[in-house]
Amino acid sequence: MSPTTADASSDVLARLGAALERAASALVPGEERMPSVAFEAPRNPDFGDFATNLALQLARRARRPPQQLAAELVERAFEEEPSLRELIAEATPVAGFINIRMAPACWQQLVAEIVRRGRDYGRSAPNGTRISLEFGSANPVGPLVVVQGRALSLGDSLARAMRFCGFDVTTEWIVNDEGSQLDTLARSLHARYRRLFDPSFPFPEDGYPGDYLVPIAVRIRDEDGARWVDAEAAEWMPYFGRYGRDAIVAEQQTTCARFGVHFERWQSQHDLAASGAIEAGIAALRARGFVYEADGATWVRTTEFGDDKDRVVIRSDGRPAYFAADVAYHYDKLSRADRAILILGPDHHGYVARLVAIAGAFGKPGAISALIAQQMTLLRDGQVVSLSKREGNVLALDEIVDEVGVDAARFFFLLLNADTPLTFDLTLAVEQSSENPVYYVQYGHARIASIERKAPRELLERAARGEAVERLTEPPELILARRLAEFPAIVRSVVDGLAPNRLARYARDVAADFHQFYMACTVLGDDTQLTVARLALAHATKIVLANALELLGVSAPDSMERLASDPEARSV
RNA sequence: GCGCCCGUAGCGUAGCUGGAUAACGCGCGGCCCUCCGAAGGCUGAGACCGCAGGUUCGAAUCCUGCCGGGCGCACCA
Repeated sequence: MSPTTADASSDVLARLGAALERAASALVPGEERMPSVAFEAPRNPDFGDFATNLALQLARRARRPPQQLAAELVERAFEEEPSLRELIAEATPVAGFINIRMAPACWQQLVAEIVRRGRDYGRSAPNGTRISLEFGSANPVGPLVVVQGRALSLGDSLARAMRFCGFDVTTEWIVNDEGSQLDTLARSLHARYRRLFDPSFPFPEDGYPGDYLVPIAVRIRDEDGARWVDAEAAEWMPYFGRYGRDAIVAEQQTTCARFGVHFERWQSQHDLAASGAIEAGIAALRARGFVYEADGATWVRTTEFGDDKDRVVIRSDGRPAYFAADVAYHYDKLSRADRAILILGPDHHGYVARLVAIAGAFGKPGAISALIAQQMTLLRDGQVVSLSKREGNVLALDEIVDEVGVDAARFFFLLLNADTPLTFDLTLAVEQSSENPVYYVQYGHARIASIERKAPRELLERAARGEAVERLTEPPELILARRLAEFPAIVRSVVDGLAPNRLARYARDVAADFHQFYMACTVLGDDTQLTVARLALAHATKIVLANALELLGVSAPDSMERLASDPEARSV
């Protein structure tokens, strides 16, 4: 069942719901609270636009057959609220359900409303809730890879959808620049640097393979010459670590920007630790009684909040454990946001419980939630592409974008639920790009733009005012209008369920309904009024498609020609 | 051993805050361009929703136990 409480129909449904509730309390007296009346869209269109199972729920208490009860509820509700008869075509009791079919006037008015509101259709006013959304974060030791592309797509779309729904969102990226991996980076970069002077200089066994450090090493040589060749490790280690981190973070930022993703905060873990946030976070937990000492270490009682085992924050050698950074960062996040959401890679799902527990320990249960972006498998020429970092044949996100383009990549990543492992067939995406679902949706948008280019300006203006919408009476027209009505509820469900894939599928549904309408109904015809009405419907569709694509981070082109040649040209 | 995720048509998936004939794409079989863009539309075949119990008027959906696949279980980051 898709959640189809449409904007235009919602006030109608609200009034009907209230009337049904009054009818129910009159027909089924009792102390117990009445179940609230919920409407849903039946999947079978024969059952109407909406249905409610109120009678089924009340049947037992009323000790009456649901079908009979449903019939009486309907009759009584219309007596309570006679004005509903104009906007509701039918309210029929069937098998205990009450099936409701809206009058065409309901959908016609919706089209006029969408056209008048324009790109604000579906948008909610600011609600004052602050959300911290962390995603994508990769260690600053190498280029972003495909898995991060998935997390970036998910996180960015969620951020867009949340803002559209009125949330105050801060997107954050944590730069994990503490610990041994930064040392490894420093040694790897230093080796690249030394090899510029002496090609036989050994590369560390546990160093980061791949050539991406070479240009950075060259830059250091250009700036400092041979200054670091004979330097002591204690001298060059911090320099190469910091230099490498900065250079790689800058590259990661470039990749994100190219991918259409913007972060408000790039939080260095090193800076966070230096600011005393770790001590502050632990102190807060201690004040609430969830910190204790054992075996020379300092622990947090995360088991109190559903974790498998308690976690060490300060190790017996006095250094903070990695978990301390989580405590610090989330203490910080929850001081400036009501809710913190993070999207993690598949290898981190073991951390979710302890992260969620932090919120509980801070006295804000439920304030932290985590979503796992499941793993991806890449296929090229029917072969699985190995993504092992060890072997150095990582496939950078930039390379994927080069191959298939940002639009196709993002849409592809978003089409599946985050929980579902994803197989991305690069060969298919490149060679048969015309069959990629993203083009189907974009084509719908381009088709409408094309119609509007051909339409007389005067008729477009009348359509933009929502004139003549009462001429929309054909089934394909009403089906499309009803689909457009779902948009606000779909965006809300994306936010509630942290599931941007619903938006991607919805966009496809809209495009499908439009293509069918387009085939069945000529927009630019001899009947001026009808043309105006259909232009209004087409324009409303264009608005919804543009909004949906925008929330997905995919472009909404007015013409497909340019796009078609683009990835082709680059892939050669 | 413990925990998390996944098991729905040949393939890939949606539906999972319980509802009426299980949906979409690809693939396979038929059709539709004197007509606003065929990157489109119409139509056919194809599923005992992993298995077995339970809760319910009603279960793909909730609970329990199995089976199969993936991943994680450090005073590492």
